[in-house]
Amino acid sequence: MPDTKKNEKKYHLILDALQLLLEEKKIQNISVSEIAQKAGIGKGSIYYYFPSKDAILDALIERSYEQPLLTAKNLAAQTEISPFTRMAMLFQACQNSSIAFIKQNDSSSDNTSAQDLAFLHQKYLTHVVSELKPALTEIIKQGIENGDIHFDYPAALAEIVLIIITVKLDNSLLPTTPAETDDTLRGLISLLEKGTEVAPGTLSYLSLTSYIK
Amino acid sequence: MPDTKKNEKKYHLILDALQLLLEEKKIQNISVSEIAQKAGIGKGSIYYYFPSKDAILDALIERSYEQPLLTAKNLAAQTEISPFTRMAMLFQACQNSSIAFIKQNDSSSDNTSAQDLAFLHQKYLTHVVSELKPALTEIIKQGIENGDIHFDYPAALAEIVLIIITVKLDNSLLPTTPAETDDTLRGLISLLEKGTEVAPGTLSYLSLTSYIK
DNA sequence: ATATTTTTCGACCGTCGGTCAAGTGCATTT
DNA sequence: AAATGCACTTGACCGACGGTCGAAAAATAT
Repeated sequence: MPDTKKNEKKYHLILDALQLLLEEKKIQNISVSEIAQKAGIGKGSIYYYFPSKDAILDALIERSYEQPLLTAKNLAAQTEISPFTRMAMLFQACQNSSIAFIKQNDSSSDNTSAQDLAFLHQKYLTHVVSELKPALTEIIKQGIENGDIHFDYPAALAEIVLIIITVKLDNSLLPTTPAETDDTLRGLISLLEKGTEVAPGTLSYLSLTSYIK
Repeated sequence: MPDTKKNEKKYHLILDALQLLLEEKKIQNISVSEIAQKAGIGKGSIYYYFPSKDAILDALIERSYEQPLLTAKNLAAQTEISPFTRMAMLFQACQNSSIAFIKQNDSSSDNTSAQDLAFLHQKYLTHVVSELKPALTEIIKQGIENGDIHFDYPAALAEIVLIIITVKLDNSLLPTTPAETDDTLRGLISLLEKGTEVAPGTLSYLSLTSYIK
């Protein structure tokens, strides 16, 4: 049973190795032996730290999200800052870690059927939405109480925004041109502003999100 | 090279076999030999009709969508029917084929990491959104011209609705309780009604979609 | 009847994810 | 100092899988 002592070293070594390999190959084409080799350890050791190959990927994605998740939770508590500012900060925090991590894949790997990336992207979607939803819901609720936002379903609103943002920014789930992505985001902003009765322009920071190339 | 003559017989036989197996197992646990056995043909023959295992799944999903897609395209042209009615019909058409096909998996298979289903679900999402978007956009555009809908981004609106509906109904992408799903859909309806300035209740048929258990 | 093409097939191959018994070093006990 | 126990490491090994192949059978043409 791995302790949380020096074992973390090897544990993260494995994660690092996978992350590196992910930059140049698809998961399906990365073998466990390969990960072991890159990490400089024996294949058997991998299974001392992880129960399966999938679990390594799970852990890597989870690790990639630790930081923005903490930020999100902190933001939810900062009631003195305007809800809109906090939302903007939250999305900002996400871009600096995880999304960059996803992006690497699309560009590098030869563009065979995007199918191979499905594992990665589904995990990504599931994670970001389910983990970020509570924090965003809280922020929205506070906005409603303040009278800044007018809407009856804060949790639903949070989920809708997260789903659209996530799906659209992860361009391999629904490959579109940058122009189309931009149109959808602008549409989302317009829909939100009209639907929640906030002043036009209040949510425009959302479209900045699309600039991550 | 398979002709499109009598070959279709075997071709569809293979697809049928996979569809049947999909009802009781996850794709990852279905071997090509198993498909062949179920179809009553030799394993080698599979590769006479399909280049790879993935291609079989692709073809099956595509086949599952032929019917609703036709319906959608027809609906887009039926300008004499109200846009709202046509939208309701469109979503109705989808439920009778593809969604049922997806649903089967979630219930039956033992709930190991949803990872295994990723292939299926990503394909599903990509397909339904990208194929249905043009038709739905067209319907919305007509609604805007009629003055029934007030919104500046018809394509974005179509995409947003499709993404949310698809992701939320495919409960294995973001597993939630039925109550939560319902809340999100109600929130979506409220957001749409307020955001597009249609009378409350006009879009309530969308939440019926969640009743497919 | 013969030649030619299309279709069928299962034995076979290389690879992969995962297991395991054997081993290595290190701290603690005796 | 020797023995014991324990956390950790390892690569040979296993069963299973996706995919290939050449040969045979079926269908078609001549």
